[in-house]
Formats: sequence, structure tokens, C-alpha cells
Amino acid sequence: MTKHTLPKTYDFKDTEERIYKMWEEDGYFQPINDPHHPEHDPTIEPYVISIPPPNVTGKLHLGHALFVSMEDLMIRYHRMQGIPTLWVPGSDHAGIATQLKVEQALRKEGTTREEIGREEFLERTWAWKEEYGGHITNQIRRLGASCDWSRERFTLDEDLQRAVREAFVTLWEKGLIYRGPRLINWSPSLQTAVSDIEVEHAEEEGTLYYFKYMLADGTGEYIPVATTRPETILGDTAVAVHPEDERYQQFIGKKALVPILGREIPVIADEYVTREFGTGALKITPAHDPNDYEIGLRHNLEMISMLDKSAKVTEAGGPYQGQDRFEARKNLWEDMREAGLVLKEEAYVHQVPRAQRGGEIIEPIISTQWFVNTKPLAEKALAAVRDGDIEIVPEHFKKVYYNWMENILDWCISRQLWWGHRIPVWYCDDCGENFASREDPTACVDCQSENLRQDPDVLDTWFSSGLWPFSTLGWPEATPDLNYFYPTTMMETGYDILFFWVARMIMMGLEFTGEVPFSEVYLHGIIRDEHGKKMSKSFGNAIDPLEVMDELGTDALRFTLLVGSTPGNDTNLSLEKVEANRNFANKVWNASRYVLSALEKVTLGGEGQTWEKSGVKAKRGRGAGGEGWTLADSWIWARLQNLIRSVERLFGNHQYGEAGRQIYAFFWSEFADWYLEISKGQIAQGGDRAYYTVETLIRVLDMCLRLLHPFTPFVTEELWQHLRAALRDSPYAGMIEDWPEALIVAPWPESRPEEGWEEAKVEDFSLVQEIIRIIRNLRAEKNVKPGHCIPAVFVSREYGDLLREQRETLAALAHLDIEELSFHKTMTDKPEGHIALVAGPVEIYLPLAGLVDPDEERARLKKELAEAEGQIQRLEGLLASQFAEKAPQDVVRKERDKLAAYQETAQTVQEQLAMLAD
RNA sequence: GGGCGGGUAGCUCAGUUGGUUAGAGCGCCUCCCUUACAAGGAGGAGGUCGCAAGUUCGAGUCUUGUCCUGCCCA
Repeated sequence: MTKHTLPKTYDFKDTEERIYKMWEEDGYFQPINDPHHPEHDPTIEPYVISIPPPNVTGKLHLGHALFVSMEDLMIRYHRMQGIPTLWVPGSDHAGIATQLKVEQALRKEGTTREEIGREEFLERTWAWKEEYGGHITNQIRRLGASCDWSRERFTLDEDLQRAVREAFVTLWEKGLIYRGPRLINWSPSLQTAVSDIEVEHAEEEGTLYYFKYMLADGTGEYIPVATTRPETILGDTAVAVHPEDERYQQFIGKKALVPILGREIPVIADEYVTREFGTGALKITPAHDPNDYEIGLRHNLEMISMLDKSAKVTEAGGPYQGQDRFEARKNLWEDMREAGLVLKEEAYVHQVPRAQRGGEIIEPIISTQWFVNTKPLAEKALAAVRDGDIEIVPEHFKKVYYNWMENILDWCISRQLWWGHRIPVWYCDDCGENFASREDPTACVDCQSENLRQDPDVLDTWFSSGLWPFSTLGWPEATPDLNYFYPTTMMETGYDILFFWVARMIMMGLEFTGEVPFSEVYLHGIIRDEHGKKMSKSFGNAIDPLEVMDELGTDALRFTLLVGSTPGNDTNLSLEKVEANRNFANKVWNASRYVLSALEKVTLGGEGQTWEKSGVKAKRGRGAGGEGWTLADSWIWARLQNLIRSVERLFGNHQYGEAGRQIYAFFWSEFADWYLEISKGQIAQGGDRAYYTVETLIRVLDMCLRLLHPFTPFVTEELWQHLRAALRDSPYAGMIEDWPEALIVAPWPESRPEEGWEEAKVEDFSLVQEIIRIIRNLRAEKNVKPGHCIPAVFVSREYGDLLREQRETLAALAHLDIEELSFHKTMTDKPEGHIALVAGPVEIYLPLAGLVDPDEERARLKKELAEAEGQIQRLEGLLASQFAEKAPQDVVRKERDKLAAYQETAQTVQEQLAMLAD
């Protein structure tokens, strides 16, 4: 055992916590060029993300895991570029969710919030927050999130409360906040209003009830009406028909009688009515249906609230008063049946409004609430995206955004909850004045009375979330953080909260700071199960990220989420995928182990003993295509540089998943599968060749670890630390002179233009790969044991020298006997008793004829010939067409080269067939 | 009803300036515990890129139509 030996498999359990602690304690999560520092340079542009604050009640789910992975990748990438980088963490007080948790606890104790009172309830909730609030943030740490915890915020922190007050009062002063009775969405069980976007409409099986609306004139005539909610008949204040509907025109202007109650209501005409639907006549309940509400306003109809805040029938419902909405539906319908008013019932699929939280059926009722007049805010928010001040990725969400902003409705911001930002409005009991105030007032602004009551409601949680990008930085104070880090750079979040949150942050940011809150919006999709089903506890297909991290490691989960997602699209996740990426982490681990052991070998050779002899060192050119570099060296270097360029371009386009896939492919299929294997032979040669080979291994590995670090931070940091430590004690110590202490701040690989030699080297190496592949292929087909090294004859006019140079590589990777290789420019007499293979311009003869029967061989060659001839035909056709004139020259040249190669192959194969026939 | 996605290998998905032989992972078949890795290695089978037109020398990629499917809004 030597000192830098690693265990055989990557043990993430032993690594993650230790590495995270190191990062955090050494201060890497805090931005460089901190504005509180005396040497701060305000001209350097920082990269800033505000975390989408998770609910303080939350337990980590895959949605969190995705956004944390994504944002951490963005942050790490920019940090490695040397940019001052700030990721502000925090959590959201989540009014409804948190209040429900505490109420649940109270219920267990046999009490309720009403019993203990508002003050004690809030104390209890704070206590609950103190105890459990850290859970979610600790779980976010486990994901490797490199956010600056010293700047952590909570939406109910004192300074954020100040921000909310400032925002509210500012809107108040601008006349953009009003209070009044409106039809709003009411949650009967939560006993609070919710906003329009917190209501989801789903198609559900229901019944369409047909009944008679008797006319009041006693003629016995009636208008047939259909409804899905018969109980609301109790609140009907009109019957509407289409003005041009011949069936009902005669009734317009007459009175109808509300069933059972006998109230007289008008028959009105409104174009909103669809003649084809139901009976073509509509009952109007303005106080309990949004469309009816609009009609009610148009026709000045009476608004009768027939359901109270518990969704029980009010006194307006006469005999049904006190009954629950569904109970009343049943009873009223029965009574109507007895009264002969029922026509029929039909099964019917209709839209049912349900609370986004809890799934309860929402009841539209008339209630006095606070609203924000959003139109003026939306105009600026629209312009910001239209003018390109904010970019949205993927782009098609711009349209969704425009569509919503253009049709925006006023925002109901009051909630009848206790946990949250209390509305800063006070009512004077003496003079009746009401006013908003930044500070808690002691006296009425008008009459100086001290009999003040604060409005009991709190604000919608999204109101405070809308301020998040600037409130977390100190707004409304002009703090150093706000001055330097605002506007932020990137808002990364799920498309499902584009309206809830992103849109509101833009509106509020523009309104309060005069600037866009961020310049880019990156929207990710939803995580679904492996077959695209939404994950849910009740369905049993939910994957718990904490369990996944326990079993397969954080890096594996992160890599899976990052590589499996494309912007704006949903991601299907399965444990199999995570497993595959756990394997990748292990691959990186083992390849690194190999590099370390190679380093060890060279080092152990003793100084001066191994690599200063042959003089290659002095000759090794600076360009990787030059002297002193083997073909494999040049090839892997060219491929690496190509990868770096590609990753750079993809990151620039937010194609993080594709970038990850490319790094994965390079690392596994090129570096590990080919270069590592070839390096074994090169190292075995000793001397300078060994020295430089190990140097190349180190450089490529180092670059790969850097490229991978934003994806899989733990395993890469751990390996890099080992690599760095090993290099320090080695003849390569000079290489690490400019390496920092930790990978997390190591410079991002710089992408450089090609130097001109790359294409030729890559082509040559591809030929070597192709030759090795066909030999391996034949060996596998003929069941030649891997340990059995066989002789080989290579014939190629053009590539003879190249192949001779590559003899070690060919021998090692194709399991050939290096003592028994021969290379020829031409060969008139084909060797007897050999199987012939063709790789473009190269013929290979292997002495395996004894293993096969000539018929099989003939069949194989014929197949090969047919394939080549097919291609020749295709290419000849192509090149004879207009393609040759109209396509770009280099594209045409490529095709010509291909044709030549196939012709060569075909000819060689034909010769071989002819021989077989002898 | 309006808007926006998706339909590519058995499964889950990549494929961003259109370049002519469409990729990956998993699964499947054959062989191999070779001194970085069996969480591995070598080889293999498997796709007329939903369908139909069009633009183009050239279409998985652009246009139009059409079918299926998901989501958002009303």
C-alpha cells in the first residue's frame, strides 16, 4: 500500500458530509468581492440567484432536488469562472400549510386556535418553526447546495416584514390597493379566501339537473333550465335566455318563480347564453358563480348570498337554512320533484373548482377582501419581457407569460389566516377612518384617537414571495448587498409557478425597485415517474430523494436530474437511471484511481531514473499535435479541447443536460475506454514516454473533474483533493502551482480555438480504432479466447507507417502477438490460411482460417461487399445529382472521400472473394 | 372554445444555426472475474424519427394539413 491508494469503490457516505463541511467552513459559499469588504470593486458584475424559497413546513421532494441541482450547477460554474457568485437561501412561511400543521397539533391536544387565541397561536407557530424549520434547509445542504448560508432569510424575518409593509403602503399610496365586496374563491374548510390561480379546474363526473322555471303569470308556462348545482337555485335572481332565441323570446321581461321559495325574478336576455347548451336557458346566481356574477353586474341584478362561509345555507335559503351545500342540494331537489318541477337528470362531465392545496371544492362567494389593481403593474412587466430586459428559457414560455399578463385579473391578497404578514391597515373606532402605515400607529391619523384596530387578515404568502429577490438583499434599505447584488441574474424555477411567483416578482420588482428583479428566467419541468405519471404519495409512485441519496449517493441523483432534463420539459425519473449514474460516479472514481496508481509507478521509479533519458522530453513540442506526443496523446487532447468548446457553447445556451451527456460520453467512451488502456502500454515503455503519458492522464483527468464538478460536486472534489495531494509529492509538483486549495474554486477549463493539426490526428486515430474494432469483432465471432494473442499482417499503401507506429496499441487492444506483426505497403500474394479483414484503406490478415469454414467466410465477405456496393451506389447517385454543385464544397468533399473509401473496400473484398474461390 | 408542448430502438429519453450511414441509458443475446472498475470489459441484435403533402441538391430538424397525447387558460 502506498499513501495515495484509494478504495475500490467510491464510498459517498464517507465523503459527502465531510466535503460539504469543508466547503462551508472554509467559506467557499460566500461571494468573492463582498460589498462589505473595504477592497470591494463595484464594477465587477456578480452572478446572483435567489433560491425559490421552499415551504418551511416542507420535506424534501424531487422538485426541490431538481431546482437545487440546477441552481447549484449554475452557481458552481460561474464561481469556477472567477465571478463573484451569490446564491441566497431561505424559506417561505407558507401561510396555509404551516397554520394547518400547528392546528393539527392543537387538535391532538384537544384544543383549537380559536380557543387559545391569536397571540398564543402565533407563539406556538413560531415555536414550531424554530423546531422544524431547519429540516428543509438541512436537506437542501445534503444535495450539495453551495448557497451562502450566512445570508439565509425567512419571509417572516423582521427586515422582510419591513419590506412587506413598505410594499403594501407604497401600493396603497399609489392607489393600487382597494378593499371591497367581490365574488372571490372561498375555501370553506380553511375559512379563507384564495386567489384565482390557487384554484384548479378539473373535469369530473357530475349530474346535469333539468327542471321547470315556472312563470309568475300563473299561465302554467315554464322555462326549462339545466344546472349542475341545484342548491344554488335558492340564490337565483334571474333566468337568462339568448336575445335571439325564438323559443324563449316571448318570456323576456316577464317574471319567473324561484322553486320552493316562490321569489319573483326577471327573465332577462343576454348574449352570454349558449342556445345549444342544455335547454338554452340559464339560471343566474350572481353571488355564487363567476359567470353569473358578470351577468349580474351587467343587468344590475340582486346578489343573494345563499351559502355562508362554512358552505351552509343562509337564511336566504328559507327552509333549507343551516344545511350543508350538498345536503341542501339533495333535499331541495327532492322537494322540487314532489312539487312536479323536475324534468330529468343526466350524467354530465363538468369542471369542478378545487383548492390547489387540499383539494376541497372551492365555493365562489361574495366577500369583502383586499385587492391589488394589477393592470398597471402588468403593463410594465409585459414590456420588460417584450423589450428583452428579461429573457425566458425556453422561449415559448414568453407567449404563456404574455397571454397571462394581458388578461390579468385583480389579485385578491387578503387571507383569513393568522400566520403571515398582517395587513398594515388600521381602523379608527372613533372617526371611522382607515389608513395604512409603515410603523404601528399609536393614534388615528385623522382624529388622534387611540381606539385603533388593525385589520385581522394577513397577506397572501405570494405577496411576500414576490419581493423575495430584493427583500432578501435588504430592501427597502439601500444596503451594500442590495446595491451590489441587485438586480439578480438568474431566476431558476418550475414552469408551474410562472404565474404565482415569477410574474409577481417581475411586477413587484419593477414597481418597487424600478428595475427588473433578474435578467434571465430558466424554467424547468416537473419530475414524473418512469412512465410519465405524476408522482403522488397516494398512488405509491413517489420517489424520496433522501432515500435515493442514502442508497446511491447525492452525485448520482444530481447527475440524473441534470442530465435527464431539458429546459421546460418534464423529466421522467427512475431508480434505474440513478443507478446508472451511480455507476458513472464509480467509473470516475476508478479511472482516477488508475491515474493515481500510474503516477505512483512513475514516482516510485526514483528521480532521474525513469524519464530523463531518451531525450524525448526536450523534444516534446508545445502543441499537442507536435513532436513527442503519441497519436493517442494528440487524439485525447484534441477530443478534450473539442469537449471543452462544446460544453462552453451548451452552457451558454442553457443546455446543461446535453453538456452533461457529452462529458459523460467523453469520460467513459473515450478517456476510460481508449486512452486509459493505451496509456498502460505507453507507461510500460518507461522513460520520457511514461512521464509524458502520466502527465497527459493527469491533465485530462483534472479537466474532466473540473467540467464535472458542477454536476457531481462531491466525488469530483474528493478525487481532486487526492490528485492534488499526490501531485504535490511527485515530480509533477510544478503542475499544481496555480491550483487552488479546492476544486470548488478551481478555474473553469478555458476553451481554445483549434490549432490546425487536430482533424488529421483524430482521423488517424479513428482508423486505428476501426481496425481494433473489426479485429475484436472477428475474434468475438470466432470465439478466440481473449488471452490468446494472434499474429497479424497489415497491408496498406497509405497507412503502413502509421500502423507500424501504432503497433503497441494495436497489439494491446486487439490482443495481437506483437512479435508476430508485419506491415506491408503492398502484397501481391495474399497469405494463405488467413482470414482477411478490410477497414477502409487497410487490409488485415489473421491466421484463423483453420477456425472457419470457407462457406461461412464467403458469406461474410459477400455481405460486406453488398454493403459497400450499396453505399457506392448511393454515393454515386448523390454525387451525380445537383448535390455536387449546390452543396458546400467541404460537404461534397466528405462524400467523395467516403465514396473512395467504399470503392477501395469493395475492391479489396472482391479480391479476397476471388482468392477464396480458388 | 383559445394557447402551448410532446409523438424518435422493447422501455425512458437526447438530438438549437437543415448536410445525407439517427445516438445514450436500461432491457435483450454471445463471450470474459485481463493487475482502475463485474457498479466492470469486448462484441451483437433492434428504428421507413405519428401520418400526408410541401420547400430544398439534401428534412428527425423548416412550412402546411391531419391523427393521437399531455398541460395551461377560459
